[in-house]
Amino acid sequence: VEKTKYHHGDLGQALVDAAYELVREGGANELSLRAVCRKVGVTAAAAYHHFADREALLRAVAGKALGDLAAAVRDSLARIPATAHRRRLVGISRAYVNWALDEPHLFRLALGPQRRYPGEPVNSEPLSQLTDALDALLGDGTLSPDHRRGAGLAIWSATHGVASLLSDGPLQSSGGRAAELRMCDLVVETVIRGLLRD
Amino acid sequence: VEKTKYHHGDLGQALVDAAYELVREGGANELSLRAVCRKVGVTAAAAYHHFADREALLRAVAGKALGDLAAAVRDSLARIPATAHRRRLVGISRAYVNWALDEPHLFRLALGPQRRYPGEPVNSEPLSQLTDALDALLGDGTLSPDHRRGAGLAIWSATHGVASLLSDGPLQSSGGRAAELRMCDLVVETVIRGLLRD
DNA sequence: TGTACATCAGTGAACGCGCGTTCACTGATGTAC
DNA sequence: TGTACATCAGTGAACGCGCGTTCACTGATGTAC
Repeated sequence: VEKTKYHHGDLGQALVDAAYELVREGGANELSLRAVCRKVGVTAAAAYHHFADREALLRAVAGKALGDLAAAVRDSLARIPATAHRRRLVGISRAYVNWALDEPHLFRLALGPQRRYPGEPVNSEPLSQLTDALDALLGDGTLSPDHRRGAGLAIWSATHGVASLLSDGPLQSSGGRAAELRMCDLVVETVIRGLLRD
Repeated sequence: VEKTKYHHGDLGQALVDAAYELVREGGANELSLRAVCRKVGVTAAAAYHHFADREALLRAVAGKALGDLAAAVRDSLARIPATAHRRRLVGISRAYVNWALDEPHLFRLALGPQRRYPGEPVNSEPLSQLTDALDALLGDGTLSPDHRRGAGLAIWSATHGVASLLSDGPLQSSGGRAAELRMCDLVVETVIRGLLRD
């Protein structure tokens, strides 16, 4: 993108990117529209050609953040054999927790208090990744059909719980990444054990 | 407390109470020192005789909120026979989730991003309630000692996860309280099953 | 291909706002004699 | 019991600030003829 242009080219995207970076560093609460525009090198009023207000920009950033979490999970799955169903399940949790620990502010924005409209397009990729992995476990007979129904929620809850407690919450900075991932494993293994065929 | 007094009596406590109520209604982000003082009927500057700054007041409110969660759990336990170990465990989760759903803003303040000093007095009552319940399960031979170590974290994570996802998060307003509590049960039952399994 | 003109995406100045915090002050309280 | 005085917990005014948003504007872009 050329610097000398009066018209920016894709200011909307540039604002989202800058805002994303600022949220990453300081959290959504500290995010000001003016700071974002300053960072992009543009007048504050210019933002209003692309977003209705500050909230709308924040919504866009939240969407991007959620997409990035999904991508992190996807990348991690790509490195685990498609047949290793159980390892894939654990891999999802680990990637989720890892991302939450790497990017606590983005994590809060994406999965904390929701800022969606009534008319809400939810990015359901994280959940569908889980769903697929569980269906695989079901398919090979490891997972009891009785437990399939609530399995997604159980694993998601447990994973989200460790992630929150460790990244931001009362268990913050609990002994380094290795220890944290061990906690993650421990929790998700317990849940999986509870889902297996008896 | 008399209204006509120049000196308030216990302004510190009154500020915490007012702030608590305002957070309850609007969340910690919207909380302003000035609004708290207005509510109490006192000049903004007066607050500085009791709290170093806005953050210090918020810390006090967070402490009170955490205490209230612990009390809710305690009350719920009081209504479940001391010998019904497993029901007591489920009861803890339900009370936790119920409180999170009743008071999403207070829940976020107490268990979301921590605002403690380096020199940190953590209220550990929620965790110790869990610990006691698990020890009971261990004592009567239901829970395998192998699983005792990670059991607290597993249940706390799962419980905290459902609570967050439902109260504030992407699963917000998922079909009414009864359905939400069923989800809670489902999740925690899965974890318990995983803890009991050999 | 060249020109007129509508549209679009910026500018820059201004608005009003409520906020956190500070300061010198004063009224009330309680203690020592 | 009464009074002097230090201490404490308020007041009220002021500070500087950055913010979100609006407005009339203007420079650049692209399309119709």
